[in-house]
Amino acid sequence: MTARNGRAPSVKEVAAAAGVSLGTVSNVLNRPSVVSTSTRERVERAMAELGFVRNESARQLRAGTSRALAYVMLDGGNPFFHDVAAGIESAAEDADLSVFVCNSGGGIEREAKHLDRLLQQRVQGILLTPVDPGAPHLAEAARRGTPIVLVDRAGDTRDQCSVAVDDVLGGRIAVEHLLERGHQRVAFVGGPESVGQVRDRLRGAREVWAELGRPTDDLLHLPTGALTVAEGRAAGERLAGLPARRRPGAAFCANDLLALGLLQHAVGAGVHVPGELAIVGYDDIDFAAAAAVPLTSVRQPRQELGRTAARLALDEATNPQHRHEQAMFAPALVARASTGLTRS
Amino acid sequence: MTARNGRAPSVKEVAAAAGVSLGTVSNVLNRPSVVSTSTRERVERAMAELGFVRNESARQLRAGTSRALAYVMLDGGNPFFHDVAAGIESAAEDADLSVFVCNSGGGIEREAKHLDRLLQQRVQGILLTPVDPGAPHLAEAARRGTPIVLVDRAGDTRDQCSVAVDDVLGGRIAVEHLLERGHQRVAFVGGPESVGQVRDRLRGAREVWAELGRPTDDLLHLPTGALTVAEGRAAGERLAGLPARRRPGAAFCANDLLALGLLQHAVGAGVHVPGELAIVGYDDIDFAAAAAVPLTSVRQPRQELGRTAARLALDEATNPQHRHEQAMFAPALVARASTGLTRS
DNA sequence: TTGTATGCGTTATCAC
DNA sequence: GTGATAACGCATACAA
Repeated sequence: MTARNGRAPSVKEVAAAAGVSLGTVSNVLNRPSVVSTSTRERVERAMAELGFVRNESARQLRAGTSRALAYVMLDGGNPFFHDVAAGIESAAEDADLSVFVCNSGGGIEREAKHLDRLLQQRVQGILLTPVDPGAPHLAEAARRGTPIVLVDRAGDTRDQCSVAVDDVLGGRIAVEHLLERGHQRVAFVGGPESVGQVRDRLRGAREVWAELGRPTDDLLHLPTGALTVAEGRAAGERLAGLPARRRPGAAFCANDLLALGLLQHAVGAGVHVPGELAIVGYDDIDFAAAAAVPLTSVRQPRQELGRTAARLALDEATNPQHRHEQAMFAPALVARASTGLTRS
Repeated sequence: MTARNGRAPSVKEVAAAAGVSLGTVSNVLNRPSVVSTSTRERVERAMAELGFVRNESARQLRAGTSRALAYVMLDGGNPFFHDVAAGIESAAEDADLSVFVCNSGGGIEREAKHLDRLLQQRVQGILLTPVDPGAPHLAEAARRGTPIVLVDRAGDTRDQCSVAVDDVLGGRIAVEHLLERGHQRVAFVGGPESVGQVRDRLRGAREVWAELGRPTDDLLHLPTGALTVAEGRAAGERLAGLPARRRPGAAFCANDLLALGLLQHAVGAGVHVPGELAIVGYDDIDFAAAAAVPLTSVRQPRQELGRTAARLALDEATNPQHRHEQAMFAPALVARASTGLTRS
């Protein structure tokens, strides 16, 4: 029976159809208990017949704030960020909020554009994994009053919330694991160093190496141009090209995508994993466990990261006594076949 | 200098600060050419100083429609859908629209909830890969006036837009490829059959099989409970358990996740791929090409699917002469090592 | 219990 | 070139 006159029916039309006033319809919507059963039923019937749908923009304009959160992820091609997003969504669902998921793809201008749009939407909070935590448009956006929470990156300053995982520690445990398994020469595969996560993981690796008095040259850095499978494959190529004497028997990759690429190259080239090359990835995305040779990886609490970020943003948005908080999680090593957990 | 009095400044406050009327500020925003340079600069300075940000809800209320599109995907854990989403986003970006990305996770009630929310948001159009194309809430939502486009599933009826890929054809070319490579016995791995995509791919496989007069029993159906890596692994287990005489030398999986799981099991069990077991996947997600044994897969034009869906929704939303359209793409086989493209 | 009036921030129409 | 004003749909304070 929906009257498709071109525009959706409003409370006013529902009121007319039900023979009540606009205010009563609004009451049915927002405080049903205050309306008598008979009129309420009449109104509800009218809403059903007209196909009434609340107009969220009007509610929002009236309320002054939206009922949405936003997440700007760094790389839509990396499942890690989708898992973080899932965590955010679960927290948002509990609070009955929508989530805008955006993807900067590592582009600073796309990030800025998304931020701008989200500010205009008056989202309750913006969670983002920044391209560059120091970029001016972040500080600028923060001054606009919308809570901004850094995800997977600790803020440089104490004047904003952030949730991160200790990447230096992650680098340490990855290398410690390889050392425990008796490896003498290790390659760190990852780049560019402009990415904070890469820098920190490398730093952790070097710290352990130095602390144990290993020769500096035995921790080789194989830089990559990006954190992708293709770059991992290319790194494998370069690794294979090294003279056997200098070639590391183990690789620690800055993320699982690189590790998967490296693994693919190894298998294709007939290099036995972990026998001739042990591999440790980072993030523990589902595809790491699903690889032909299941990947040892440094697990980050992906969903928890998202959930916590959402909670912090929400607190900042609604709690006047909010104190900025820098949450830091600890990564954990998940040992699998790629470093010799099982024979294969 | 941003005055953080708690609420964001409005055009009215900008007008006051610049010493002009509200209408002039609006003109600066929407038709700068009609404003004199000097006043425009004065207004712009005021906006910058106050940190003015347009309120999208107010614009939207005024305009009657939002500047957003939505995509409700079926399985957030499957990269295929994220690639579709990326296609949608690229089309949306061209039209200067935002995209809400939601995930039903295969749950009919979550899908319904998302639809409801999106209707309230007055999005320009809803693209979705339905849990069940025949579910009543879809028809219900369609009657609300918001364009709904089915993605990766052809509509049962002609009264709505849809974009899909010919899954029956996809099933055919997968099996034809295996037959060309000399396989006599093939397993179809996939389920549940309540999923239309699975049904159609299986049907295509059976069609070719019958047309070529192959013994029905030689096309074995290994049903799975879901389209996941874990289920693929489990199917591998069952496959390995078959007596050698009946065991197929090739498997066609209903999607790449299953294929990846199957591959993992094979490699772990020392089954040579493709020597002892050839594998064909479906979707050609990036991880298929990145597998240890690169997977042969049936490619769907994922991004194109998304882009087309977005275009159709937008046309339906804005063009009064809109005609519903059922776009159907053709899948293509991408042959790789898992069916013996290269020695390994 | 129900009805009336006001304002949220923006845009567009009309005088000036 | 600029300013006043109405309207979008809803929620609420207040009047009846």
